[in-house]
Amino acid sequence: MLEFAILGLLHEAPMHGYELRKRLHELLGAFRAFSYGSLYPTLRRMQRCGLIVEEETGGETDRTARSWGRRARRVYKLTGEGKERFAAILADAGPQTWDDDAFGIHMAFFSRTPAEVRMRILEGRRRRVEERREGLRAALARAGEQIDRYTRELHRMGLESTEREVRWLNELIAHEQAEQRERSE
Amino acid sequence: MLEFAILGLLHEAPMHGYELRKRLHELLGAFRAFSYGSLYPTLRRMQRCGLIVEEETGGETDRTARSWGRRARRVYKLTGEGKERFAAILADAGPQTWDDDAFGIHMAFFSRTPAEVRMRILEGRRRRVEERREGLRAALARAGEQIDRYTRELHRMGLESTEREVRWLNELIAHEQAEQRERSE
DNA sequence: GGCAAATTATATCGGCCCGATACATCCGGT
DNA sequence: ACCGGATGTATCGGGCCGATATAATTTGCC
Repeated sequence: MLEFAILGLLHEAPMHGYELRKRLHELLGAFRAFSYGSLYPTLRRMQRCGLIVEEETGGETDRTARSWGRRARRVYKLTGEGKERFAAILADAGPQTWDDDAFGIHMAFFSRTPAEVRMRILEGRRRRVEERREGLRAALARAGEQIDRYTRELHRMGLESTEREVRWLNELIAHEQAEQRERSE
Repeated sequence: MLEFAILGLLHEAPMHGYELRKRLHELLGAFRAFSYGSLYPTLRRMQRCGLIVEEETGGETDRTARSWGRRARRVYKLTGEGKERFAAILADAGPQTWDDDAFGIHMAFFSRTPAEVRMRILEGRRRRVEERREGLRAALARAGEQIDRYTRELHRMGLESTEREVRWLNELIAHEQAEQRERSE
């Protein structure tokens, strides 16, 4: 997931780790916060795999101006392979795209995602959330009254959240369909 | 976290891994699903640490009846140390207890948690969620109209969820306070 | 009675990610 | 002149996941 997000952000501009993390925060709105303990090793791995390369700025393009020498910053940029990889993930709508984390990140890049892939991700996510909702409904019904008060409260809250998310997804899907109809006119 | 949950469940009765996982599902209502890839290694580790021991049933107490010999089941039960550990975690209300996963699991054991610890966990969680909420509000305000439609939709949904959770927590806290007042009368 | 499918049951492996921790620099305020 | 807070990179141990393998037992069906 982190790899995917990094790939997406580096499409905007070359960046170093610290900046990447801030943009990551903005993009994902703190609903998902990657730590440096993931970020830096991931950057390393991606470099090793040839998805990104370290930019060798002689010093003149350094955004912070006053760049004289003391620069411990590693600025990374995408390689062709990195771009391909990003496009490949964007085109994917498999089951892994509907779990909590992955879904949010995929959605953050929806404007660059093909319309029919967006649709399949949205629908897959809805199915996934509906399953969770049914599980919670069953648990609440099964346990009835004799269940622990706090556990029931927890399940009630979970059920409400899933119900809201399904409604939200329905609206998004409807919007997508409307757009599709417009396009085909 | 898994360790905590296992400790809590084994207080009810000795159990083997598979059963433990089912009870885990019931308890957490699929808002959190631990995999076998976590469960079995954790069980091992806990045994190594002396928190649980493998029950050496000669065969007669095997719940499935018809137990003649072919039993590949490892039934675990708590040790004194295990019980102490559980009590220690129950009595804790530190920052780690307010992140998403931990909070839910702690709450699932609230009926065995001291009232003032419950209170501190609830309030800590509220503070945590409020922070997230403010982050999302800021992001939405900052970006205004020029932000990507999908990202905004994601943030909007996140904001709504955090607002609801804060309201929910307020109710729970009010309920706790009412109980506290009752008790002190 | 017999066979396939689902359930019960345990286990390992590679890999992602987190929290804690450690450094070092640069800038603004006092 | 100094200090705190942001900037910036990095590692380590550990928790958890998904995929995968294996095998016995139960259940459903013909």
